[in-house]
Amino acid sequence: MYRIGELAQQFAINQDTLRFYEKNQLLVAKERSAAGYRLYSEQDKQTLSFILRAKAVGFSLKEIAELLSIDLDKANNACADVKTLVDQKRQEVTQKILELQAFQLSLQRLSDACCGGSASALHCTILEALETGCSHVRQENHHSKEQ
Amino acid sequence: MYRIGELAQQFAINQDTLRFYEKNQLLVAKERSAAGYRLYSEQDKQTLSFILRAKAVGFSLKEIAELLSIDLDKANNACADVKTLVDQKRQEVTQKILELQAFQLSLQRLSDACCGGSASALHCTILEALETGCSHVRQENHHSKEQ
DNA sequence: CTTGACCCTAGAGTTACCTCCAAGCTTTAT
DNA sequence: ATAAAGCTTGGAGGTAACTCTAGGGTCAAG
Repeated sequence: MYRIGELAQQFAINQDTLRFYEKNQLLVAKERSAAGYRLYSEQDKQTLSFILRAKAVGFSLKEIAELLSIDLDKANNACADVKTLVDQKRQEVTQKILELQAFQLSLQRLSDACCGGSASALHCTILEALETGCSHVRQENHHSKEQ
Repeated sequence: MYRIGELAQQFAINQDTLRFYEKNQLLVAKERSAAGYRLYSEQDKQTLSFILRAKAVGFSLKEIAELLSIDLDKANNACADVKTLVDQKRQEVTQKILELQAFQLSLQRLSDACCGGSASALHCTILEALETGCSHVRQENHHSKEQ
């Protein structure tokens, strides 16, 4: 069992962030000490790890909550529903990876083209590299996700 | 030359977003019509495409502005500086891709393990899949980037 | 020559995600 | 037994990235 300060430190985040996550039902400490201190289990630690990883790869807290809710009321979710939701997220992730790889390639190209010396960057523009190199990246899907 | 409405429509974004980008020096229309209407060139369109792509893969507007500024005052940037900045971004992107791939694997595992039928999801929890499958994902670096 | 679609600016409002503050208990070390 | 460090709550404040509103010009069609 970890107290809020310990857990926050382990993940290098703010205690307030953990309280915020609790308020928003992302990570609720199931136990409290006699004095009312939050007590986090190993399971909570895993959940937090998941939340932070999902956040790092661009999911909103709302989406993460949705994924976590599968676990919370698992008995009420039909397996097919779960699979559908997960597969949908999986496709989003695949898409993100493709976009990142295209972006990666652009930056690579730019870096390669760059002299790396101390001369002026006249021929080192991001846009030049991107214009020529990345026209194969589809132009739809520019409305980044939801909103 | 495109007017603001045309460009916004082409990229499925809000006109206000374009004005916002201008106010924040991300995309400034170089020309204006006699009446003061913003006129965007093909070059501007490329830039917008870049902005949206970079945003989609998780860069903040501030970071994007930094990358774009290389182009804007290119004569004042030493090539080495450019290369350093770009290579740094490239590493961030590589890191993001690795994280996404780990996440992807977790979801894949979850999907595979899921029966896909109409039974209850008792054995279909995200966390179960993640707990067992992804302990190899490093636990530092959970402080998502800057702030 | 007016109607409706389009554009302008300045500034206020919104959402997501924290982050901080005040006032007050609890626990631990001296 | 008292000070420091840690925890509690409720609520305010902050930043990023939009998004909307008000009040007003512009332009093409009928």
